[in-house]
Amino acid sequence: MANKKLRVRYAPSPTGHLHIGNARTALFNYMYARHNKGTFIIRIEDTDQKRNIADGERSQLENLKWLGMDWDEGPDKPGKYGPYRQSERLDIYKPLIQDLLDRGLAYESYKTEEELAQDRERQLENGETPRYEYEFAGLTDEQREAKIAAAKAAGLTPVIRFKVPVGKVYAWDDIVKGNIEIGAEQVGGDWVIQKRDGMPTYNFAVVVDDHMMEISHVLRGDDHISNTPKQMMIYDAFGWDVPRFGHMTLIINTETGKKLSKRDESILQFIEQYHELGYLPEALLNFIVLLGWSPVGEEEIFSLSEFVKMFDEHRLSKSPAKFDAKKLEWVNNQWLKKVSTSEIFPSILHQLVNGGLVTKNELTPEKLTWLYKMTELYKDQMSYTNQINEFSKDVFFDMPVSLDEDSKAEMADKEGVLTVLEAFKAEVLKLEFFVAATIFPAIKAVQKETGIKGRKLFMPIRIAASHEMHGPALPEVLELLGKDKVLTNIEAMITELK
RNA sequence: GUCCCGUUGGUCAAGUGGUUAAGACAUCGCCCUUUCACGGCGGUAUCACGAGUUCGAAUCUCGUACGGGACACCA
Repeated sequence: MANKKLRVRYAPSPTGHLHIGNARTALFNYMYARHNKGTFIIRIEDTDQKRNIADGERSQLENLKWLGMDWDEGPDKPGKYGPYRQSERLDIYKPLIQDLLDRGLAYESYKTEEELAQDRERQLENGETPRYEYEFAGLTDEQREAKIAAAKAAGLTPVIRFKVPVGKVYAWDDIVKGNIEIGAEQVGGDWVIQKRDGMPTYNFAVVVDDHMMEISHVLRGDDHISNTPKQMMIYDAFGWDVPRFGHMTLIINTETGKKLSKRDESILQFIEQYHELGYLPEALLNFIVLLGWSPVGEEEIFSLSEFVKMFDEHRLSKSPAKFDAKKLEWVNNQWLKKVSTSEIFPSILHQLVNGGLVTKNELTPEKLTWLYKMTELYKDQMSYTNQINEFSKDVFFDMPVSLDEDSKAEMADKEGVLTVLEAFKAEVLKLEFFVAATIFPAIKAVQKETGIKGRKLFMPIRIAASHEMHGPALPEVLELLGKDKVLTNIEAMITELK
């Protein structure tokens, strides 16, 4: 049932490039919105000035677009709920925080980070749960005022903490996990809503923004479950309606068993890295969606628009999934086979140039045609376009001078090999056009002439011409190698064997 | 340590009280084939454990174990 008012957002912080986990969150929100003809919003959560990196926002948005997503409102697409960067919304947060202060629901806190760290250390030593201990506990009003005055005199700027209600239980019906209940005492004490630098904290700003932007559903990683009660406190404090929450499982690193973290390097973490290796956006997204969500039938290869059509938030998995790079390769291979050569050709060229197999200067129309044909030979077996380099290098670009042991063994029958090569050479010399369609009959003519067939026929020609035992279909390989090179190599081999 | 969530083959997973427990990746075998791949066919392999509820439990309840997440002036 379509909900016309469904508004969801993806709210990245510009602290780096687009991570697989974040891309997944974005994707699910996108599908949720589009499936329900709702609105998809991008909001930049940049309240941590220390962690923001230059270009982070641009990179995030570019990668989202590359994956095929678009949005209705965002920093680059102002709507009536803007601005869409938290750093530009300070005027909105300030009065609300003041209001909380005025109503006694929040207070200024002077406890320093050093003191907090000490508290924490002591609590952990005693086997207690780390938490903020109320700094004015047991103090009379006068004593409290004196303590505050002393802190101010010492030049301390306070943070503002929200007073956690005592004894309340926060419960919600989670879209993916069902009923969840967390007690107020579980959040670790009065928590900071405004940092010393005047910036609101995430747990405060996210509530204000989600409310002001009329976000109806919040789909996010389940690492946010324990933030949810804090956020509900703020909704309560202002008397705002709480959106529907859905907490999706995290992606786990197969190596470490932990959630994918930007820091661990055992696996490629960023969308850009896959882009660079020559994964198709369709494939990457296809794979990511299948991690934690499943379609109804048995089919697994789908486009974004097909996913949008089928999306059903009830099919979101409750348990974490490991990232299986092998399956990703398979999915990408499926897509490489599915799309046309011309669609992947730019990527192939990019890889060949980067891999040093061709230079931009040599890309004449003739060379491009040749490379295009070569691409077609390898298209169906590549997992990602970067593999064009390893697949094609030895045969077409950097032919080994001498044969490896297996090839030599294959050529052990000198007499037979010579018979084939000399017959083939004669056939080739007769050819007016040296293309696969004429080469294959030439090989067949050799077979007829010499009575040698099968492996004994094809291998000598392949090895003599390409110095390799393996490769795509022989006639095509020979065509691309070109008549001159094929003849030169065959003659050289004949000489060598004699 | 405390709280929250989870647990179907090596991996992703379908499944909502009665199924021979789908399918996919990986793996192994066979076929196709001049080779490598691609493709086709087939095999191995799964309900964490223990109690209950029930005529019947992968499915419901409780406990245990294990895994993950959170516990910041990060988001």
